[in-house]
Amino acid sequence: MANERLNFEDEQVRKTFRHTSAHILAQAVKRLFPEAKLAIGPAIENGFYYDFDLEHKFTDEDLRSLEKEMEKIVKSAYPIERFELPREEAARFAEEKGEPYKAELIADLADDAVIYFYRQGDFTDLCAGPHLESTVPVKAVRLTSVAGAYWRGSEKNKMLQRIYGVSFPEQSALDEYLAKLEEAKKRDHRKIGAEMDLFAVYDEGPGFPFFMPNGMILRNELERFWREEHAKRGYREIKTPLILREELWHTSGHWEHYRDNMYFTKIDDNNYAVKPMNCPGAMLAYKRKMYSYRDFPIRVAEMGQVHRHELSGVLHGLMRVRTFTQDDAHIFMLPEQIQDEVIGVIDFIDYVYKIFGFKYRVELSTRPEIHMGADEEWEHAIDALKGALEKKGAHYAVNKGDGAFYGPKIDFHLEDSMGRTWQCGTIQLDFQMPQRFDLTYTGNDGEKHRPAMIHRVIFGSVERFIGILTEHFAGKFPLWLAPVQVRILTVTEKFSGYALELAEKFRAAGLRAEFDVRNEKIGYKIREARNARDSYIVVIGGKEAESGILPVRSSKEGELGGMSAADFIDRLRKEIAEKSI
RNA sequence: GCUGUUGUAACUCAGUCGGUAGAGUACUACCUUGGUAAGGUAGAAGUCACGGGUUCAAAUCCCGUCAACAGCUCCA
Repeated sequence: MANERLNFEDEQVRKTFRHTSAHILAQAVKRLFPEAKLAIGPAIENGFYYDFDLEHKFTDEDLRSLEKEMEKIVKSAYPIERFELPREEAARFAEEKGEPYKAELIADLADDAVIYFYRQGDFTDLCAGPHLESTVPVKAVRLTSVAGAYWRGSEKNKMLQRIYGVSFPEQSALDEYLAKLEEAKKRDHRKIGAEMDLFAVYDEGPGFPFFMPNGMILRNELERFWREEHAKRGYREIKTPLILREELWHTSGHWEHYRDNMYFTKIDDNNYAVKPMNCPGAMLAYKRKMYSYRDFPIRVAEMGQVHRHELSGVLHGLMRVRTFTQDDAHIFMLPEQIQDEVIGVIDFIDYVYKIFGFKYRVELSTRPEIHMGADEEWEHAIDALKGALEKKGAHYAVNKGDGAFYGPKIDFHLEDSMGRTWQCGTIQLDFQMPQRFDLTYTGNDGEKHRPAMIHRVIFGSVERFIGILTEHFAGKFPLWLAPVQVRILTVTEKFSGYALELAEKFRAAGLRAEFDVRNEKIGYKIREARNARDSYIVVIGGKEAESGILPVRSSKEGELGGMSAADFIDRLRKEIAEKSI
């Protein structure tokens, strides 16, 4: 492969390339830090990493020196050779080299396993491969960060130092990658959230975000949309309490399985828990009366605020928080209704994601080793989910054994404009809750039966969804969501009256209009309005006051030329009604 | 929670060897009344995250706590 052109479009080629890059990194580390012990170094989605056990803490300067050393290795054009050793010799080899982690890996291999090593110049590493034929093609490398990582991913093991890197066959591809990272940084919802005054998190409440007026506009618009669409699809909305007696959580099983993530409190000497999920409340709500099979399906939605004790180290803006709002719904139905209901939810999710221009990926997770419910129930349920997906012609991946212990599920991972994916929507069948809460209905045989139930979310978490939208649109939200839809700027104070009059007109037409009549230069006001990402800017002065023709500037399309106030209002109302993106 | 890094005005940051704090932006007042990305002058604003310690003296050195950031593990 040394002299061939690499087809970097090919997933397998990329993986091999990155894996070889990891070996070159390990070689460089061994040269500069001979006492470092090697752990593992695979290719990952965007690059590669290698884990090292070393007393000395890698610094940024070390990373730069390592990059230089890697460059030398690449220039040395070492051929990469594979050889195999029988297990005992392999073990001895690792021993001699003083590599305890490699020795542990070898010890775990099957007795009859063929054990491969790869050699490049002065460096040899235990590795299943494959690798490039030489170090030559790895032309552009950037070591991006160093972080702690547990040996074999278990917090019981020693923490190693993991060096992350990216590599490409050409410098230009690396530059492109770095530019993309810069762009992602600019779009970071935490940065835009502060700039646009959407939300904030304070030391007084880590993981408990505050929503500011502009952020509330986003929330309220999303919720309004959500309510309208649920009403159209036959859902009825409920609201259940945030705090309920501890006994409820014993019944639901959360006490047993989820206690470490829950918050507790006491009222009049009785123990209460803050809800980490909405289902137990929904189960109580179901049990308020008797049901007939004729009542099904029953679709019950809830914008439910939950609290979960997440580890301090995982908190991240709106993406990972300790309180969030699930756009939850529970659907109670007959077993033979499962497939149609799931189709309904799939259609619903598809409709919502398309409104925002999201592409998405679907995954079906099936029965895990440890599970409740009879095998035939699982089979029926999985068939229903599969049947629904197939009827929709959806492409989906199967995660075998990755379902919850209480039922199989379909997950929706949406892809934002930066190509990153986020798990948002999920449809989960649940055999457990109806049984634990002894939910029943009366069948046409007059007997009591157990209803089937699914829970599902579309946004997943309203907070996270807002974070994703912010990065997806880089703060330039579709008009229906934009905090400021139009801002009127005056050239001089003489036109303040006219500006107010116009703003009132826009507001009367249902638009979110603001005005800026401050004693500042027009260039300054425009700059501020653009930085605030206001959707439309209208500048008024003598010409406009006289003609009534407004010069309109869009944050997305630039100058649109002049139009009358009436035409402008029509245009905006249409854009809002169509939820254009 | 773990590893590493960081914490100075509302924001972004400077502050050398330990000698009691500075810039730009924003804010307030005044001047300026201007036409598509920053007009001028002045003013106010900080318990240097918090709590201990060392020292004649701590933003600076040491210990602890809290929080943020990048990862790990986990997850909507």
